[in-house]
Amino acid sequence: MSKQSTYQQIVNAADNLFYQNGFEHTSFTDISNLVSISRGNFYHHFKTKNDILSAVIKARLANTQAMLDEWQTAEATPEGRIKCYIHILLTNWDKIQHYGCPVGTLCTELAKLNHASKEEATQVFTLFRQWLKQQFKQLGHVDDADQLAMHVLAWSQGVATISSTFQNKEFAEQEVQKINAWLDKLNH
Amino acid sequence: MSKQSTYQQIVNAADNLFYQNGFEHTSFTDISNLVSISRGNFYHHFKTKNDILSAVIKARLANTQAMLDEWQTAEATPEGRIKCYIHILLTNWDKIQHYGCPVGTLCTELAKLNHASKEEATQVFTLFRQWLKQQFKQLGHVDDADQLAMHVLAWSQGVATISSTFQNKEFAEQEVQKINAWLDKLNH
DNA sequence: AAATTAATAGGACGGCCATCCTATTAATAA
DNA sequence: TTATTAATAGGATGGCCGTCCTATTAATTT
Repeated sequence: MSKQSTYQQIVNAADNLFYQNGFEHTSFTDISNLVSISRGNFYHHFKTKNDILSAVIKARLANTQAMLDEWQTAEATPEGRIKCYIHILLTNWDKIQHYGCPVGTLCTELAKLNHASKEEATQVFTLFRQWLKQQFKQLGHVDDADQLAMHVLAWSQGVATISSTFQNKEFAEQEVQKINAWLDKLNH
Repeated sequence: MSKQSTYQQIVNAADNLFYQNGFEHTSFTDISNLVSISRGNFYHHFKTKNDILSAVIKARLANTQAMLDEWQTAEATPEGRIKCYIHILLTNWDKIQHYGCPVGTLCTELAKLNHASKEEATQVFTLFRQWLKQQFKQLGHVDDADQLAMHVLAWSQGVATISSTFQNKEFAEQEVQKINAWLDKLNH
């Protein structure tokens, strides 16, 4: 693995810190400490904190799209693809347990801050929403594809928040089973 | 309506500001401006910001308990009571639309801040959880009462987050219908 | 009425933060 | 090789924040 550019290192560090400690609670000092560069050097790459946030969101959008594309080719059926989405709750459990859903928690924080980038952050949700909608359409649920996509989105949000708050992995596993059964039943 | 004590005014103002703008984003100046008292006077009532947070959480616990008690007497059946809980999503839609679920968003924020009061905040969820569990037990679901309570909790969290993020009341209404149908079916 | 306590006001302090500025070094282009 | 640009370092600035301190006024008690 070759060394990343300073720019990429900053974005990665900010990405993790925003996720783990929140956007507002993360300072320039925190990021520069993690990347081991000086605070002054920072401003050669990003003019403002909001610029970093935008870069982080753009990176998340790209990563999300890449993941969806991968699922699209790796899984033969729409059911299988939707189950990939459902399963990330357990795959990323260690992080979700501590910090919740990276998409939902950022959207919620930016909404409360009334931050200029809040719509930008929502785009990550939109990516999942449209992709899920497409899968449900392919399953023949043409009329309510979007509603079903939103349902799955809300399901994962709720389970992430509650199982994280109560530190309860068992509940997350039970809910994954439930939603998988629901999905199977949907396609009888 | 008689005038509230300064103490109560501070707690109420802090409660609203913590909900609307987040705990960290709310400053002493914000609160004292809203209550129209000086910053100095503040410290006669609360020594630290954490003390205010604790007082706000205690107030929320009391208000929640009062609401649950009211439902308990107002509604004759456990189904009716659970539907009261489900319905607050629509009752409080105007606020949820802008600021999400007051319980979930505070728990999430305090978890990211690794704040000393995060467990205290979770207690509000626990109040709902145990109350819902009791209702499901009375419906005859003795073995999985807690799991069902958690399911309803997660449902409301997810719908609040997603419908708020997408500013979509219609989706919230659809989901309320769905969960009501699920509840009816559960009791065949 | 006098003494004591509660409530309020507002300035002061030290810390952290985002941002800016300038100087120095490394890399690249001419 | 020289000129120019990119990258880095670190101090300076001004603002806000939580907290503290002291003085003044209102309320209560003796």
